Amino acid sequence: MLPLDEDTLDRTFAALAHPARRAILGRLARGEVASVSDLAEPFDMTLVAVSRHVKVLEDAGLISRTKEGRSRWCRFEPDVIGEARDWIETHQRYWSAQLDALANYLKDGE
Amino acid sequence: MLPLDEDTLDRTFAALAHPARRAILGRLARGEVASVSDLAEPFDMTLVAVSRHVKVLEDAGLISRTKEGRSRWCRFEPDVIGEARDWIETHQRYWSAQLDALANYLKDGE
DNA sequence: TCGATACTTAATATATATGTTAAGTATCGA
DNA sequence: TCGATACTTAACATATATATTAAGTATCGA
Repeated sequence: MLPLDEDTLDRTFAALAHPARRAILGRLARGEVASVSDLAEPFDMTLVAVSRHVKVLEDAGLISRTKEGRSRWCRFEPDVIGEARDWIETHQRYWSAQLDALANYLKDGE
Repeated sequence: MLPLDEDTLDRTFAALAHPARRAILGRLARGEVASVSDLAEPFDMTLVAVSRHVKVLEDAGLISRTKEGRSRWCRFEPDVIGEARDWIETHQRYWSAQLDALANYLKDGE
């Protein structure tokens, strides 16, 4: 499993906390490789604003960008979101284990 | 599956973006039912600050509180974090499907 | 080379987040 | 009833987030 360091989790969850960034990530997760302008098109927001949302996603490691001519092609990077999912799953497992322990306790108490 | 409305996801991911809140949630996910003072104890932070972190978690629906005498007992609520996990899993699945489609395309092109 | 394109960076405004201390409320226990 | 306990709310300071417009940089295409 990946390191799951706190700063990465901070940046990842913070990046996922904005609906525009989730929408952008959603497009890229479908396999699309899109320029910043492409990504900006559906939004009622300036290109500058979208460009910064894209940078937040990139800084979190959720996407990568490659410059080609005037365009920056953005693509989904699957590793980091897996870390966020791992964090959640781990804690859901703690919770399940606790429920199981409680069930056993109640059963033994019969 | 639950509704997955945008505002809930905003609040949930934002709540998970702070290390103190993840630590608090982690404790509660292990089955502990703790007062605000209990939760504040390990932190180098005032009780007021912790009290507000707890409120952020409660407003997101990640935990619940019941008042009993002077104490507020906090407990983990497992539903909302499942919504966050669902969002991530759905997008990971889109990505996997895209990879599969690419593999098929390459195979057919042989 | 020169104007259009696809951005990023700078400057700015405003809102939200995160912390503090001080003060308020409700409950307990003597 | 009165002081201690377990908070929350208010007031405040500061940092970060999110948006804007204006200006800068790099590249393309005629």
